[in-house]
Amino acid sequence: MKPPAAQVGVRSTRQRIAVLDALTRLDDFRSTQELHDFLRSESQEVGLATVYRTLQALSDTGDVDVIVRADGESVYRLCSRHHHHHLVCRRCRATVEVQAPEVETWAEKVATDNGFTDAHHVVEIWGLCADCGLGEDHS
Amino acid sequence: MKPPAAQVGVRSTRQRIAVLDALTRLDDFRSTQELHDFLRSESQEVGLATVYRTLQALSDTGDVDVIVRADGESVYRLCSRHHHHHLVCRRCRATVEVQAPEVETWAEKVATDNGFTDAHHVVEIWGLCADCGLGEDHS
DNA sequence: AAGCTTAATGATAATGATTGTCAAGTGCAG
DNA sequence: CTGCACTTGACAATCATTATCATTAAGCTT
Ligand SMILES: [Mn+2]
Ligand SMILES: [Mn+2]
Ligand SMILES: [Zn+2]
Ligand SMILES: [Zn+2]
Repeated sequence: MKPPAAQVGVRSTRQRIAVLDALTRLDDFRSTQELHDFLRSESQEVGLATVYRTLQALSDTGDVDVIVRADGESVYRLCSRHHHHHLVCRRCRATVEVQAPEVETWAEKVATDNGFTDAHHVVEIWGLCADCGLGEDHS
Repeated sequence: MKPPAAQVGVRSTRQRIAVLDALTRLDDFRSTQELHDFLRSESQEVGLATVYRTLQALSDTGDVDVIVRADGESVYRLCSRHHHHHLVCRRCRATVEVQAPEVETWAEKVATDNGFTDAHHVVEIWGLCADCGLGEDHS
C-alpha cells in the first residue's frame, strides 16, 4: 500500500494557477517565453524558470499538448476537449483549425497495428494562405 | 531568356560530397554534430558551420528527411525515394516508417479547400512501443 | 592555362532557448 | 500554529544553431 501518489508533492500555487489560466484563455500553441510575456502583460509576475517548470510538469502529466517547432522551440497548448489540428501559413502565421476524423482513426490504427500503446499524434499542415500565395517568386 | 537557373550558384565541393557520402553510409537519423564527428573520425575535415549549411540546404531541397527530436535537436537522414511518416517510441526512440495515402490526400484537400497553396505537412505519431509499453507506472 | 566572378568555407563570436543552482518563500498536513 | 518539503526566482551556465567576415576555390570566360 503506497500512499495516494497522485497527491504527493503537488501544491497549488499562485504561479501554477496563473499559467494554467493563461493556457485556458490562449487556446493556441504558445512557447514558454510567449506564455511568460503574456503573464507579464497582465502584471502576473511569474518567474521564467517557473513557467518552464510548470509547462514541463503539465506536459509530463499529459495535461498539455507539446509540439516542437521546426526551429526547435517547444510550444504548448492545453489539451482541450475538442482535439483539432492546424493549417498554418508559413509566411503570415494565419492559422485555421481543422478536424480530421479519418486521420484520428488512421493514427490509432497505425499505432496499435505496430504494437504501440498510449499513442498521440502531431498533424500540422503548412502552406501559403490565399493572401500570401499571390505574387510568388520561387527565387 | 534567362540562363539555365537550375545550375546557378550550386557548386560541387569536397565538403558537400563528403556530407552526402556520410549520409549515404549512415542510413540512420543523425544530428549535425554527429555527422561532423563522423567526418572527423575519418579525417574528413569539414567545418561544423559547413555541415550545418549543407544539411540545411539538403533539407530545403527535400533530399534529406528532418526530424526535430523532443529535446529540440534536429536529426537528418537521406530521404528515401518514397514520402513517408514516422511512428516513434517516446521512450526508446524506436522508429517505424509508415505510409499514409489517405492522409496525403486529406492534407492536400484541407489546404486547397482553405485557399492555401504550396502545402506541406507534418505527421508524426508518438507512443510506447511493444517493448517499452509493458511495465508502466503512470507515476 | 590564366583570370575572374562570386559562391563556399571555416574560425570565431554571438544568439537564444533551456537547464542548473541555491538561498529565500510558502502550501498545507498534523 | 509549526515545521518542513515543495516551490520559487534571480542569475549563471549550457549548448545547439546562426551570424560574421576574411580567405579559398568552383566553374566560367577569354
Ligand atoms: Mn488528431
Ligand atoms: Mn505525408
Ligand atoms: Zn499568410
Ligand atoms: Zn520503445
